[in-house]
Amino acid sequence: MSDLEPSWDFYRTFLTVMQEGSLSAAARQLGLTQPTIGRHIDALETSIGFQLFIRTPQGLMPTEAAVDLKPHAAKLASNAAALLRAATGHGPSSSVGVRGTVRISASEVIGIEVLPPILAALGEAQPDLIIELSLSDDVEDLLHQKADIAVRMAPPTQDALLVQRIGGIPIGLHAHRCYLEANGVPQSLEGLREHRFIAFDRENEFTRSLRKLMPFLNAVRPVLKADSNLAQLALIRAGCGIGVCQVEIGRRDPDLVHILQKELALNLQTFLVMHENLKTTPRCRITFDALVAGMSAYAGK
Amino acid sequence: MSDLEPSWDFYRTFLTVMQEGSLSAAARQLGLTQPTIGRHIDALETSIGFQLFIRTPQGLMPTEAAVDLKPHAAKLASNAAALLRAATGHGPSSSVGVRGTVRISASEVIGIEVLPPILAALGEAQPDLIIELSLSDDVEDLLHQKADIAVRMAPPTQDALLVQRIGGIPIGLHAHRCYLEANGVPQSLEGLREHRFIAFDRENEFTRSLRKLMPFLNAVRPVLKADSNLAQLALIRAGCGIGVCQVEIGRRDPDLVHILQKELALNLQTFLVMHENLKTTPRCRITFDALVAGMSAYAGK
DNA sequence: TATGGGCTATACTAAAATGTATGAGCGACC
DNA sequence: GGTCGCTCATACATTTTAGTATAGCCCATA
Repeated sequence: MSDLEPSWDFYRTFLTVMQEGSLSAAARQLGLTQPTIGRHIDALETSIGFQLFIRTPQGLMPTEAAVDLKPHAAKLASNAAALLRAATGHGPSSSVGVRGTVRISASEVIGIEVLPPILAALGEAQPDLIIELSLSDDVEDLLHQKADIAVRMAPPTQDALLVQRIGGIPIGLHAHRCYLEANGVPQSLEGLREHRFIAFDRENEFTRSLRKLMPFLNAVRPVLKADSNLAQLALIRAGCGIGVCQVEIGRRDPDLVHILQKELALNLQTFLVMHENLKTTPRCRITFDALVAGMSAYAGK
Repeated sequence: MSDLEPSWDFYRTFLTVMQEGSLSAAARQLGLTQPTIGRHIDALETSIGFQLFIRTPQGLMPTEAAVDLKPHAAKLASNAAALLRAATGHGPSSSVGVRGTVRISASEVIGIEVLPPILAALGEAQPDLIIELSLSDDVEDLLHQKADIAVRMAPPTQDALLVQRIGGIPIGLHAHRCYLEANGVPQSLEGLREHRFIAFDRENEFTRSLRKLMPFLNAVRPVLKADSNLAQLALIRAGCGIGVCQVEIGRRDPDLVHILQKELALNLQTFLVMHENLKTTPRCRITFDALVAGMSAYAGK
């Protein structure tokens, strides 16, 4: 093993190869060429003294060691991205407000149905502010600095985080007007059994708590399953059946009908979370405050 | 600003320049040359679009932006080191036991007076295990993965950490035999005022809790101050006066006398801490267990 | 069986990064 | 005042690295 520390760029190459699965794909991703990527991996393997990939004509197969090292490399990538994001806040400003990039993590539904108007107003007030939206349900975004601010539906467990409780976002059963005209409006929860129900594909924390609150759901035979809340919403809008979505989203769409309002009324607890380190960073603070205000107004309706 | 991501090596160069204070010093540190370092900084500045350093003939003066970016770069360096440490565990093994590098953070006194015999026995049993000792009182070592295992004198507040309480290490007042022969043995805490007392240079959490427990210490006029516990110990051993050290260390040295045993008996609470992620890593687990056993035996005496 | 598209590995060439040598400025010290 | 130490900046030669082109392998598909 060489005693020289390998180039940090090799770690980036290694991570990309792990993500893409082949030297050629990694080369495309990084804007380099396949021989270069191959040389980087060769150099890294020589440097650390053991093999990272088994070469096959179909691509590369990572060794056990490579799998172990991947999370470290991923953390490096997060750090590098965070550094670059922080750097965008220091350039020469073209106006009076804050500048720089803030990365927000949120669920798909929140990011697509709720945040856009809030972010539009924020962008109006802060023209030099760049917002990155990362839509996924990953919980560990903030820990690894994959995002600066996160919208969460569960209280965060980690400390050293600045947490602002937004309040409950009401959710309920919805269906398209046309669907109800064709299939009738259920008058009770038991009546749902006669309908096409849109449910979750995979179980997660949310669905489990939902089942605990509404045991009758176990009896409902779901005829449509979708993993993404966004897809569920699209299915509801397309008149495929009855499903669960945020009440406020239903109100905005004149074709959606909120059914069994009294029988099923739930609140989705919502939190805004930010690294404590960032609370003194103007662009993050301003974005955080704008999100608190916007989300609170949304939840209060 | 260029839209290409800068080389990660530039971040390493940037950090080294921040730490060393000049291009030339950073070049020596990294085994490169001063023009290369200068070009790296130039390229990084071009890439992010603003200046990081103001060049002066005495060296470089970091801009505010550079100060902001430094912690990000430091985190990058910690994680790169952690990756490299993890990599050492995968090479071809020359024997049956575990292999790889484990980095231990501890205070100077613990690291020099207590750990060596424990680590010697561990090294005997695990010849391929490489131990790195990082001796300082920094608290945030584990958070940034600057170490794998830490010996702490205060209960850690962060979660996601595996904590093992060791018990109290007794500490007490000590002096060299010769000093006591020349200056007499104090018969009470008040009598300490007549003696040369070795105290802490700067206040920290430990000294504050010490003062709270023993208010009379405020009245004692310290004639010798040292920031490092290790230096204090050396002063005690050299017969400079009376100071505080671990009872077990005093017992091992036939020339040290433990005075006012009944009047002053304190226990230093001790904890072993490790990242939860590492508990399944054999080399870390084995080292952790060896430290728990060794430290418990030490504290139990 | 033939063919197209995916992959890696290898020569060879072009570009980019590094090292060397040197100049110039500032401060400490004799 | 001169000299030595340190610093950064610049011009030039060299080495290193990346890109290009090509060959060989495997698999899917017509």
